Amino acid sequence: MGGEGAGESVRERRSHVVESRYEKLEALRRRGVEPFAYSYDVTHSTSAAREAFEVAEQAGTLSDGGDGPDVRIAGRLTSLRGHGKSTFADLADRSGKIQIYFRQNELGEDAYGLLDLLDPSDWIGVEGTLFRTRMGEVTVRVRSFQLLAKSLRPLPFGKEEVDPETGERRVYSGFADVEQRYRQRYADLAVNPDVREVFFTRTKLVRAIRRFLDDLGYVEVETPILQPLYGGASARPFITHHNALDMPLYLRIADELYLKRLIVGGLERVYEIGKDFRNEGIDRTHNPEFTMLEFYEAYADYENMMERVEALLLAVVREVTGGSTSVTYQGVPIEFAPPYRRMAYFDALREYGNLDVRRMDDAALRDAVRSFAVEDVDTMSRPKLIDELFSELVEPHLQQPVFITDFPREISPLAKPKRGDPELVERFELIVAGREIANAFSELNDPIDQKERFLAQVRLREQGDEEAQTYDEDYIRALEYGMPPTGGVGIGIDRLVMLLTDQPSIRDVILFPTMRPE
RNA sequence: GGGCCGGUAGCUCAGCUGGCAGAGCAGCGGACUUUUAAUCCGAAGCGCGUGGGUUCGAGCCCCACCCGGCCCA
Repeated sequence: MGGEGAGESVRERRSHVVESRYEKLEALRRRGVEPFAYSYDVTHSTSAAREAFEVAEQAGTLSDGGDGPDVRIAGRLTSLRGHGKSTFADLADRSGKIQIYFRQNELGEDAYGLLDLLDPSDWIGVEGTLFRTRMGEVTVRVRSFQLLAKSLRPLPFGKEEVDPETGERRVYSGFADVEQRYRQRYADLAVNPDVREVFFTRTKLVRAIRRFLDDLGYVEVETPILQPLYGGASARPFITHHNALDMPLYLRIADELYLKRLIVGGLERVYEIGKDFRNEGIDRTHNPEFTMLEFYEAYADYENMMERVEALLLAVVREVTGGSTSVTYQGVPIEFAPPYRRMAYFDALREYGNLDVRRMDDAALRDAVRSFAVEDVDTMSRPKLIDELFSELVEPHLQQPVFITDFPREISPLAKPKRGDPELVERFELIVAGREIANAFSELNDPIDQKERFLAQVRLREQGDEEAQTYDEDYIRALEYGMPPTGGVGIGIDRLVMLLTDQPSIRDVILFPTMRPE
């Protein structure tokens, strides 16, 4: 489905490296070899094959000649080392790689001659017998092989050497250009096993979350991504248009309001893992589309949800690390064994910022914010100023998991007032490694209060706050039917994956991060 | 949005105060039936991100722009 005429210009620009592969493709066809096969029966992965040999070796069931079992394996050629009438190659699949060995007198002249038309990056299937070479490497002696897909463009495989003295791994060349790695993730994944590992870990993490919540009787649901009103967070949306209805629709910035409608509907425990979209800048911790977990539980308050979050993270960290309760993030050891420290928002500002913000007037706050030169200081509301101070002065100090609790009411329009201090709300954020990982409330279930909070947001919007929330009449109607006391949590999955895979950029945990077109 | 850094062969990168554009790996031809960055011999391959400008001469200097990274907002 390429653009018209693209083929010709691409043809013009073919490098000699690519050109020679097209020539080999034609040569294969001339010899009656179909370069793009339909299927191949595989009996072993490369790692299972190696294991099968080692098992036979230890059981003493190798043949007199030292041969192990027969296998059929498939994968990508990563290296070809021809020696005239014999050839060694490496075949890589998802599980790793294994050496394969072709001999002319085993394959026959015709079949052996086809090796001249193979290249690194080609997909092949091989059938043969496992043995161990003089150099001690478990290898498949190939009896027959089939080309599964000709690669017309070489992958930039790195060369890797283990220093025999220090045991240090050195990588030669390879695929390092980060821009191209993000744009051509297929090549990145094909070439860099570490990258594959990150995404396998990501899947493992999400699976652990589902298992944890499922076991607690949570129901996984799907709520609208296209929404007539957007809400549940403070952010600017992506706007699109529905032609048949001739109306604007927004890509959701959060799942929150729909999930709480389901609590009104009596589902009691619900969660959703899905993409949210926020129309804001891109940096190390922000991608315009990102994955969010939200879960809501009837009859729970934010204290209960803190325990849930502690237990959830413990389970996830154990799963991902294979049993440990800690990880190292960018050189900093992080311990996830609960309980986590709890600190009130204003106490944290006092402790780390040495500021008693509740006693400061707006001008003093403004000056404090200005001292680290934030734009638009003059138009910021008081709560926004305080939140700037929090981000700047407090968050960077919080490396170990800590629950920051009891936020100002104004910046939390969906949270219940704190018992005993109505200026605050029952809300917490979990901060780890200086970053917000989770955000949670005792959910506001008083429709009258909620209506007032929405109206306050509308006033902020009228004053130019583009991130203020919108008035959602249907949501108020839902609350009027009655929502039980409910605890709710949102967890940014990408950031959690970053933490648990020690990746410095959110782009390293998103398969296809948002990029400008080339 | 601002600052800094980067974009040179398929990949990873050199390229001095402006003077014929390079290396390693990959690829191509040849030798080689236990190699593993295979080795040996040989011959190729670069519109230097794009567009202007300065200059006898620009990969290098100047301007604008495109794409990316890091830091700041």
